Amino acid sequence: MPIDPTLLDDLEWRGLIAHSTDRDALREALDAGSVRFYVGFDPTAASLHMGHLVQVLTAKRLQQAGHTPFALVGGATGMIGDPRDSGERTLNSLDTVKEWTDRVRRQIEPFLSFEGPNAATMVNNYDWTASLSTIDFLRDVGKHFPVNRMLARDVVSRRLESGISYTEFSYVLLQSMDFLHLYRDFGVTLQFGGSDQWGNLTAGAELIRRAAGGKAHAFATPLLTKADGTKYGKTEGGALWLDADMLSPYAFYQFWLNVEDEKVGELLRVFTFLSRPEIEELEAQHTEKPFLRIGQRTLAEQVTTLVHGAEETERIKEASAALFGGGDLRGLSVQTLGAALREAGSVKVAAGTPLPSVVDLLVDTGLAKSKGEARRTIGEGGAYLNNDRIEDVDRVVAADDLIGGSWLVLRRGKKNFAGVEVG
RNA sequence: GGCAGGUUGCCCGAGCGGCCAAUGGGAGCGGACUGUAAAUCCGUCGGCUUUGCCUUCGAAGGUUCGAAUCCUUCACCUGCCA
Repeated sequence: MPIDPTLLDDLEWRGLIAHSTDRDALREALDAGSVRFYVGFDPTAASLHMGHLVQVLTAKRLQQAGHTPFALVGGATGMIGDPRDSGERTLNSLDTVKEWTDRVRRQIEPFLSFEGPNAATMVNNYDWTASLSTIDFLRDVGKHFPVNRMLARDVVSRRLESGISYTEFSYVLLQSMDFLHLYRDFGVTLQFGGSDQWGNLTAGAELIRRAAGGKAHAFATPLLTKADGTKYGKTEGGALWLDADMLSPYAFYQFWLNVEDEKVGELLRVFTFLSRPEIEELEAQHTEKPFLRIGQRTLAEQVTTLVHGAEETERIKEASAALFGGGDLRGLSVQTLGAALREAGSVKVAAGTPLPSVVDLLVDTGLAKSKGEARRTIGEGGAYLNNDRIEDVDRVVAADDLIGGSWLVLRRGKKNFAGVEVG
């Protein structure tokens, strides 16, 4: 597989390199041939989210440019926990970590190619860490880590006030050991990760230098933030999960569709494989006519296709068009409407009398968290049945509210839809 | 080890015996305006069988007709002195 010499320029143009070790050395290495690189994912939840997606896609970019991926799942590091500002983590059980590790592995696999001369390899750091003896660990790895420098690391120094366990304090040693292990056994010489990983990345490169006298490279992707500087990747429900069971593909699509104007270009560069001319053209159109939201539409379509596939994305686009079309819902076919509502999220309710109240349905569909909230929403004029605002808090569904004899369209606010299938 | 102070709803932070589900700000949610954007303005913001009831103010006890507010013990945190 030929090496693409424009890779590093492309990554830089996309804004994917927030920090890096010696840039000239990195370029030289990338130009010289297929570089074996690794990126790690700790199983901190049952699914990866938006932040991880940056890394997964970056790995894919590197592979497409001819380099050789080693995707690491942190079966061992997930048992320990990377220190974070919000405080000490709760340890997860071995069973939980194992299950999450498997799920994370399965989420990563579709993005990489496991065939050809630069086929990807999946590794699990549990394999070389679990059986390591404490004595060996302290002698072979620990000896290379001056505590005074560990204490000076940003995350650690911030945590000294609030407290940090020896367990989390030691995390960097494990991750560094991973890099060293992959360097020794597979000739891996490049690691990248999120910018919050920068300290861990450089620690690994340094361990390779100290323990093996080798030369390794690292770079970090930037932390993505919203236009107001706050953290990204949050929806009403929580993180922007990639798992369809934890966040519906419809909600995933809607997230990207609703991205702020000033972020569209940045996100197109980071999260799509569109070429530079394509993205620049989109940005030009977006700047000229932002209200058409061409950037957001393209972004949502591209990213949802990458994560959930083209077929699902088509269905979501049709559903979104139906629900946001502004036309009369009764003008849609029952099939179209039903399909749209199933994408948006729907519940089934047994037919019969009496039909449920709107308050109950708002709770059942998850549009409201409690009956109090449901009542409040109606009182605020934010609840709609079949696109008609509900005025009466005690409103109960009537038989002729049913569209096509079986569907109700419930809406909270401007864009939270849910379907109710009666039957 | 000694002295002083703190722990309040998602977050920050008032309250210091009844009028407290608890001031104010932020986040969130809804409305208006829009482009399913941003900004702005307005409203809302524990739960329920909702003119009332239930559960909340670090934990457990106690005083009192009545406690977030007083007392005791415990846990954790912060300053000052060793």
